[in-house]
Amino acid sequence: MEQNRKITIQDIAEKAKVSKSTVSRVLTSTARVADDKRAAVLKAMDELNYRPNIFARGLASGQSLTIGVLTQNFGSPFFDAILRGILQGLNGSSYSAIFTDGRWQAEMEEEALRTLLGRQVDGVIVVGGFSPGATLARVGEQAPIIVVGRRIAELADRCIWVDNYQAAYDVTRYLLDAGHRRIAHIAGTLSHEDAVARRDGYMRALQDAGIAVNRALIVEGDFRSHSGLMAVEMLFTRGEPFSAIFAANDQMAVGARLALHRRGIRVPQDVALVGFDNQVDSAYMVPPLTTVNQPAVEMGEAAARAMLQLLKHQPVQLPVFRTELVIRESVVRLQ
Amino acid sequence: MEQNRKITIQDIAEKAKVSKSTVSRVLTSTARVADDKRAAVLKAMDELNYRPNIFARGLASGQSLTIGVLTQNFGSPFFDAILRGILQGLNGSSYSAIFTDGRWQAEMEEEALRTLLGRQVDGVIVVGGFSPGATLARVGEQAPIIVVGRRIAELADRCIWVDNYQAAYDVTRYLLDAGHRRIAHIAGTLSHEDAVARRDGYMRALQDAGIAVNRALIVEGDFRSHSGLMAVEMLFTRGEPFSAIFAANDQMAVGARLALHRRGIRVPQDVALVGFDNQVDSAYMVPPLTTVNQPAVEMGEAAARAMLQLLKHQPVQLPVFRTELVIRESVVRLQ
DNA sequence: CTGTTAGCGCATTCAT
DNA sequence: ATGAATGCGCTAACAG
Repeated sequence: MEQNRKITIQDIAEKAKVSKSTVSRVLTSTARVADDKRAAVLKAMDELNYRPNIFARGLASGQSLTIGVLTQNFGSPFFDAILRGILQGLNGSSYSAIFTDGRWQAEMEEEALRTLLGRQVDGVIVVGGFSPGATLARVGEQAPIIVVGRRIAELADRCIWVDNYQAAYDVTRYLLDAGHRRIAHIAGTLSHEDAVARRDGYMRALQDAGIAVNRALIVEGDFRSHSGLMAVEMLFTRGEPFSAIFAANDQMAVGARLALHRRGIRVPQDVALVGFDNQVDSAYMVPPLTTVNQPAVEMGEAAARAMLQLLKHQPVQLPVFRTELVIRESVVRLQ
Repeated sequence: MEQNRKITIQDIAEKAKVSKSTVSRVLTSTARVADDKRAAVLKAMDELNYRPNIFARGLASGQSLTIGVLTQNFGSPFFDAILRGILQGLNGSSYSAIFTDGRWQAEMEEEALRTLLGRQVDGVIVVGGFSPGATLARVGEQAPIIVVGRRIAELADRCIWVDNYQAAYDVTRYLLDAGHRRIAHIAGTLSHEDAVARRDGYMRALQDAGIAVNRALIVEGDFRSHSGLMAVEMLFTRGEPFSAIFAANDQMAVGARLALHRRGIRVPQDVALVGFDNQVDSAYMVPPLTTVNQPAVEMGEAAARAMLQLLKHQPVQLPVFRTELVIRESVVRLQ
C-alpha cells in the first residue's frame, strides 16, 4: 500500500549533505543558515517531496498548529457564517482549525472542549453555546481563548459579540415609528442570553414609548422555524390582537410567516414581520424580510485573527461589531 | 501560566505502581491486564486527570485518530447536513474530524487535500467538489477515502451518492402527471455533474412523454437563490410560456418563488414549483415547497461509519440511498 | 500477564 | 554557522 517509505528529515539531510539540525533550522527558520546549504536543503525537500511529520513536530515543540473551534449546530446559517469567517481568517497562516459540535448542550460542550484540549490545540475559539463562563475561563487558563457570539464577564477582553439588546431595541423602535402599537415578540430559547437580551430590548423600547408590556404578546420559541409557526398559533389562541411580530431570529420569522399565510393573513399589509440575523435567504422570502444583520463572517474572521495574535503573544484589540437594521418589504407603515 | 506540569503516562505508572507499558496497555486495550492493576491505573488516571498526548501517540503508533473532511461551502444547508451526519457517525469512536473547505474550486481543493494529508489524517472523506477523479484516486492510494455526494468512476466502491438522474426524472414525471406540459427547468452549475444529471433526467422524462425538449425553457443557474430569481426573469424575457418550474435545488426555487411573486404570479395556482434537496426551511416556504429529499444526514453518517470500517481493515458495504419526492403545496393539478 | 528496551521524527540545547 | 546529542510521551516488539 504505502510503497514509498516515509521520507524524513534524515533523508533530506543525507541528500543535502548536511546534518538533521540544519534541515530543522531551515524548516523552522529559527537560526541563520548559509545560503548554499539552505538551497541544497530546499532542493532536496522538493525532490523528495518532503512533508514534515506533524506529530513529531508537535511532540518536540509542544505546538500543534491547530486551533480548536467549539461550535453549536453546524446547520445554522448564522453559525456557519462565523465558521466560514474563521476559516478565512486562518487562511494563509500555518494553523488549521478542528471543529467540534456542542449541539447546544452544556454537557456535550464540556465533552467537546475536553477532546479539543486533549488534541493539544494551541488555542480555542468558542462560538456561542451555553457553557458557564467559569468553565470557559478555566479553559482560558490552559490555552488562549476567544469567544464569539457571546459576552462572558470572566473573559471580557476575549469576546466578540454584538449588542443584542440595543439591536432589539432598535427593531422595536422602528416598528413603533411605523405606527405599530401592538407588537408581538417571538423570543428564542430564554435560557440563552441572546434571547433574553433581545426580549429585554424589545420590552424596554415599548416602555420607553409609554406602552405597557403585554405578556400575552410574548411567546417563547426555540430559534427553529417550527417554533415560529407554533408561536403564532399560540398568539391567536391567546386572542390578543397584534399588528406586528418581531421574531428573535429569521428562522422563527419564516415559521411565523407560514402560520400567517395559513390563516390568510397578509404580510406586510395585515401584519408586519421582522426577524434577526439576516440569514442569506431572508432576502428571498415572500416578501423579503426586514431583519437585523449581524456581521457573522467578519466576526469569525476577527476571531481567527485575534487568535493568531494571541498565539504570537501579541496584544489583541478586539474590533467592535455593529448590527444593522436591514429594511426590506415585510413591514409597512400602519395607516 | 501552566503551573501544573503535564502529567504523563510515567506519572500514572508510578502512582499505580506498574510499568509504563501496563498503563499503555489499559490505554489502548491491546492486551489483557490484570483486573486489579487495571483498576489502579484507571484510578490514578482519574485522580491525576490524565490526558494522553495525542502527538506522542500519533508519532509512536503512526495513527492520528483524525479523519480529514474536505467539503465545499460550509453555508449550504445540504452540505451542512452531511457534515452533521459525519460528526454523528464518528461520535463514540476515538476519531475526530478535521474540516477544510474547498470552496468549489479545484485548486483550493487540491490545496486542502494537501494540508489534510500533511496533517497525517488516517482517512479522508470528500464531500462533493470538483476535483478530478484521478486526483482523488491518487489520494486514495495514500489513505482510505470515502466520497459522498458524488459518483466517481475510479472510486466506484467508495462513493455514497443518490441517483440524481432518476430523481429528476421522477419529479418531471410527477409534473407531467399533474397535467403540466410546459415545464421549465432551472439547472445548477452545469460544470457540476449533479446539475447535468438532474437536467438530463428532466429532459428524458419529457421525451418519454412524447414532449420535445424546448431549450428556451431551460436556464442555467449556479445553485444559489439569486440565480433562481434571475432564471425566472430570463424565462420571461424569452417569452416562452410555462406552467411549472423544476429547480435543481431548493435555494434556486426560493429565488424563483420571489421572482414570481414580484410579477404577481401565484404559486401554485398560476405556476407550479418544485425544488431539490429538501432543505429544512423548504417546509416553511409560502407555500411549502414540493421537493426531493436527499437523506443528507444519513449519507454523512454512513460515510463516517464506512470510514471507521476501512480503518479497521474491514470490508465496507456502502448502503444505497434513495431520494424521495416530498409532496407539499407548491404544485397543483392543472385543470 | 507484565516489565524492559527501542525507537517514532523532529526541535533544541550544547558544543564547536 | 553547524553538527552531535538529548528528549518530547507514547507504542510496540521483545523477553520473561
